[in-house]
Amino acid sequence: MTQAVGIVQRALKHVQVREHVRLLVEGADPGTPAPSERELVAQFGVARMTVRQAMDALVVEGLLERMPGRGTFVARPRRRVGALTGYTEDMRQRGLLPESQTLLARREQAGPGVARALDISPGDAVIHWKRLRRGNGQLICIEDAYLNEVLLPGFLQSGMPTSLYSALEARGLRPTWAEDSVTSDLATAEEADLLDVPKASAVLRVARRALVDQRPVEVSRSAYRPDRFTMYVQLGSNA
Amino acid sequence: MTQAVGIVQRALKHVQVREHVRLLVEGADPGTPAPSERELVAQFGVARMTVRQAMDALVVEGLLERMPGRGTFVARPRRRVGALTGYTEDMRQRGLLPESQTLLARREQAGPGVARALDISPGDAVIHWKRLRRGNGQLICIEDAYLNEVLLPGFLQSGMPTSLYSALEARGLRPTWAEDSVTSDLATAEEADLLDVPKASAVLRVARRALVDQRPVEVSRSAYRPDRFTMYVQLGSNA
DNA sequence: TAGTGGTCTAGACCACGAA
DNA sequence: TCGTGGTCTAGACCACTAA
Repeated sequence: MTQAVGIVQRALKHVQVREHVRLLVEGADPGTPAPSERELVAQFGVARMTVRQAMDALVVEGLLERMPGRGTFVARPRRRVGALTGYTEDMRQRGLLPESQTLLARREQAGPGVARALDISPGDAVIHWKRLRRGNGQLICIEDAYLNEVLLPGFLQSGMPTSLYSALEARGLRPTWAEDSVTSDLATAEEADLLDVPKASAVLRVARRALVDQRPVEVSRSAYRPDRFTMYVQLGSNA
Repeated sequence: MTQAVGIVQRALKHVQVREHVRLLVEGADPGTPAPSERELVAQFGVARMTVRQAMDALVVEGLLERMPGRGTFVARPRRRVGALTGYTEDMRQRGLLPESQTLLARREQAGPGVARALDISPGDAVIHWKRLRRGNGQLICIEDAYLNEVLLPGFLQSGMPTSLYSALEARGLRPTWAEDSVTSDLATAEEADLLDVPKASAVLRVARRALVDQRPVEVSRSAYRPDRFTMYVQLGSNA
């Protein structure tokens, strides 16, 4: 690349060192030693503080791990904290075959609660999609979702997909983050019927509000059979 | 505290500076200026790199924000993704006064399940701590925790704290991440009695396994009153 | 122009781990 | 013992912001 020289930033030394090391260790097995700090000092003709600045960034990033007295090594990949998936992906991660049966799919006018959650005005068009969901053929949950129709023109006409999140992704609207509210409750008569559980059974209720950047795309309420579904949450940042 | 000098670590300068600044800015409104780096250099008689190391930590932590050419300021709180807190902090974040009543606190031998979760051998010593927990005086949950006794010598004798996580933090054992399993169930007779709910009420069950780096410190099972407690989970990338 | 953070130097001593 | 990362010094020049 010889073009665009004018745009190229002056190459900061710690960035040079950082990217050099990144190329060296990226994809390497956890435990592989990285060059020692003093090696890099010699190699780049730079002060040790500069090398440390470069390595610090990679450590914070989670790529490297320091072991005092021993050296610096490729870290084992960090656990993903709070991956954001929909039901379909969640089931697949559990090794179950996801299935869905649409109970209702239509255009509606948003009520006040849904409007607030979607950050639109009451009466604006929303897509209401209610499904009975299975894993390996067994009833797992009822999901009742509302989508912002403005963001999804022609969604209902395009034939409903199995995975909402895949469909959103295809439109560049894959949620980037979400808030779940989780609680417990007794099943309603309708829920008990649909989920095929005795009346007065406990269900796990999850209300989700999913956003793309700052724009709410989906709000949903799900009722899970607790005997067949446990929600896993990973918390924390490091390690 | 003049005792236990032998245990006190040599006070690292960058830690001194960091904690000094933390006290200055903690709780301050976003945008409040922090002391400039050169001010701190003069005040503590240390090199600027040392001050930068201290400030770097607070920036990574999300407490401060640098603005080149202008200064360093209190950052607006980041959207916390999956913050890892114990009950006490959780209640405080909700604006409720946390209270606890110890139902049981004793040394026990680990059963097979607890041993596996804590990554110790069955029969090894654990601290079993069962509490009834309130928020603003109202019954919220029953928490049944097991701690690895080896990591917490003299814990039971030192007088039980209100906040387990604060106590762990004071010993350098603040959990860095945790796995929660969340489900729904009907209350047992004992739970219904303790939580003062009708029999056959639904409760929210949360099983937690909390680790410091790779070492499990705490495993617990909690049963929440769903009418007074909703669990909030934030998922996905930052923002 | 004065002050800020961003980068960088060329050393130093320490505690720790492995041989 | 030797090499590692952890800490620390006492400066320096730069680009940027605000007065």
